[in-house]
Amino acid sequence: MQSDRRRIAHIDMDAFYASVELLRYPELRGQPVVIGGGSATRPVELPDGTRQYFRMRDYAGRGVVTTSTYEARALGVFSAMGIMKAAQLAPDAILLPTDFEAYRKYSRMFKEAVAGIAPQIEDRGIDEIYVDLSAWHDDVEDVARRIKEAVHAATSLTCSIGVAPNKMLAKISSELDKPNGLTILTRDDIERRIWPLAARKINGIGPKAAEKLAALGIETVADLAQAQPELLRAHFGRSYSEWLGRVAQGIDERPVQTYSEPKSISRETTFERDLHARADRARLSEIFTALCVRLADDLKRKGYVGRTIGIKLKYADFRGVTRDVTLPEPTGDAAVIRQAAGECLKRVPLDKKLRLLGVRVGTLTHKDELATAPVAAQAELPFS
DNA sequence: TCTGGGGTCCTAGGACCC
DNA sequence: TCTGGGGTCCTAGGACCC
Repeated sequence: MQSDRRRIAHIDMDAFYASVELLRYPELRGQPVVIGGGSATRPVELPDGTRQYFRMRDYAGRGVVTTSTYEARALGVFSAMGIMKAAQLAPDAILLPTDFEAYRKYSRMFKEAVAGIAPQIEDRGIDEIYVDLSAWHDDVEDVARRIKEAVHAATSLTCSIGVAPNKMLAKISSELDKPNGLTILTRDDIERRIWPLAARKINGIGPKAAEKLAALGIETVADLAQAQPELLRAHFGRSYSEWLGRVAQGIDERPVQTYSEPKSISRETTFERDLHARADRARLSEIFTALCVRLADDLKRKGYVGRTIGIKLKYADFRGVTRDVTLPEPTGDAAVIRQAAGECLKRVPLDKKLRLLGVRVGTLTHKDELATAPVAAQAELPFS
């Protein structure tokens, strides 16, 4: 496939979690609604059949906004913002608990609806996918409209689609006309539609890189496209600077990957209040063990075992450290994970209060591919 | 009482091996 | 007797994404 002839769609569900909640609570449509609370923020069904909703101003805790409706965004409330901070901007907005089970269900429904039309799908998380439409002879706008209709028929939800010659441009395009948008972008549109955008809009340029670019006077994609390669090279290293140069020109050859094996599986939790390794030893130990048990459950359910056991912790000052250890044999056993993770924990300073603890298993293999232990192993031992 | 939880990829140094 | 040179594995940290 000649690379410029590719037709890649990026499909992004509109305000996904919030939109799923609005299906359940249709009377909230048109209001600022924020998703991200714990179970304490669940609406209360009153005897008269109405519901009493939790207001942002009544929230106390360490949660963050996972999604908000467009009405809430208009008040300045965005994903990843602390709920306490968001409550100052929108004290009367309604806060709902996150219900991942429901979102996963709708995620499956939307992906199946797309797969019914175009099966070359790359999963990019719960609410977005890439689809390779290169083989389609039909008009791509037509195909994209059919996909939108199929998604809506299956879920009652809207999505936004960008179609472009590669994934990076498709991803940006799907945002250009949100919500319920459809943008078809060709090479000839790059200068007019992509170059004026902030460099930060490119997937892979995050807050740190954007800040460094701004310090060099590079704000937009056009600035980046016209930057001297030597300047970028001097500030970002060879690999990343060359990538910056390519994406600014709209070049991205990554294929749509219809399958990938997981590399690691983890569980972590932020405590309701900061805990101290000594003063709160029993509580910490309890939480630590529970994380290992949940992780072992995840591994079992997904059919994996892993050799690298790691921990992650965050101190009250938000600095984080990780430690890991690689075992001779893979495991999926909670007690083995707990033991190895406990050894990792001993290698970390525990003089300050902690706010988060996590456990991870990496270097995964499929459980059923596990080689059986050699029967004669004992006979091979020297001096036995 | 700012700042979740689940991931991926990259870099870089040291160990170890041939 | 101015110190090769690859290759892989392990570990730690960090940027980034949804």
